Amino acid sequence: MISFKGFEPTGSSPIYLQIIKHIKVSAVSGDAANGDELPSRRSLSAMLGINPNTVQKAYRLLEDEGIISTVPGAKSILDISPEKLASIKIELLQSTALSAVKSMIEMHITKDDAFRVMEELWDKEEKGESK
Amino acid sequence: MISFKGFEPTGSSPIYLQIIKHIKVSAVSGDAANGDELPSRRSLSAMLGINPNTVQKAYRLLEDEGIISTVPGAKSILDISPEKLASIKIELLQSTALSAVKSMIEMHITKDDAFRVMEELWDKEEKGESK
DNA sequence: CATGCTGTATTATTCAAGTAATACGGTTTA
DNA sequence: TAAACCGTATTACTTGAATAATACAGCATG
Repeated sequence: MISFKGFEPTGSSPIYLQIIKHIKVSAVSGDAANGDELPSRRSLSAMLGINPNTVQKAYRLLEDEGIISTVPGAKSILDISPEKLASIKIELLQSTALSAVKSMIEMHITKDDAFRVMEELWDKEEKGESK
Repeated sequence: MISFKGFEPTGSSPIYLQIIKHIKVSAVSGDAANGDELPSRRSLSAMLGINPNTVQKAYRLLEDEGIISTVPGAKSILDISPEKLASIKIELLQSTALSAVKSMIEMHITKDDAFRVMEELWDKEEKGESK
């Protein structure tokens, strides 16, 4: 079962997008494996205190993307091809790393300076990661 | 005069935010210097084909932040303290670099892999920069 | 002085996105 | 069989943000 422990909708980002990202990150990071079950729409919505349709929206989009699979009468499961998994990894990277690079170049920052900053941020963040 | 040549509101991001960012980037990158004049609200709005109040909103927020200065009866000018300029630089970096780092750590990517990707993106982006 | 510019404030409108309410039909299981 | 779950579809509501319309007052310059 894909875990939503510690997951809680926060910030201004739409709940359904946070759910989608959580599942994508779980897959990419290896926290979830192919074939793992997802919570039912209703149970997850009850868990989060939101409307079932919000979860449904997330699951539907994930299914459209070919990331999860829903067999009628059974549970939804994680179901990604290796190629798709790789492309999601790239997509997640691009959505952040690429925009960071673009904006730093726009600011006329030298590559050396940029990477110095990035490395500092990395070390600081990694230290704060004690899940 | 701070240049808006080549500037055109694009994408889904609000126009007034794009104006704000353009001015901030101009300041940080060195394209604009302290004391440089900004286009009047009305002229810039005419230039962009938008409502003057949209420009006013951007200018007002910039003034609230202590980035520009408006003397009554004269033009608005760029007016930032060195400290403020440094803090904007950091702010712009954090808004992109930090979130990139966070998301890569979340994906369980190794630091080496991450920086390999970033470097690749950097070189590709820099090459495409022929302003 | 008068025309035309400036910045400012208040209010309205528009629009889209997110979320929720509700209902339908099917499957499992006790 | 009946209760409890499941996924799905349609529709409605709400809210907030972005932008625009309009009006007011001051300064500059011809």
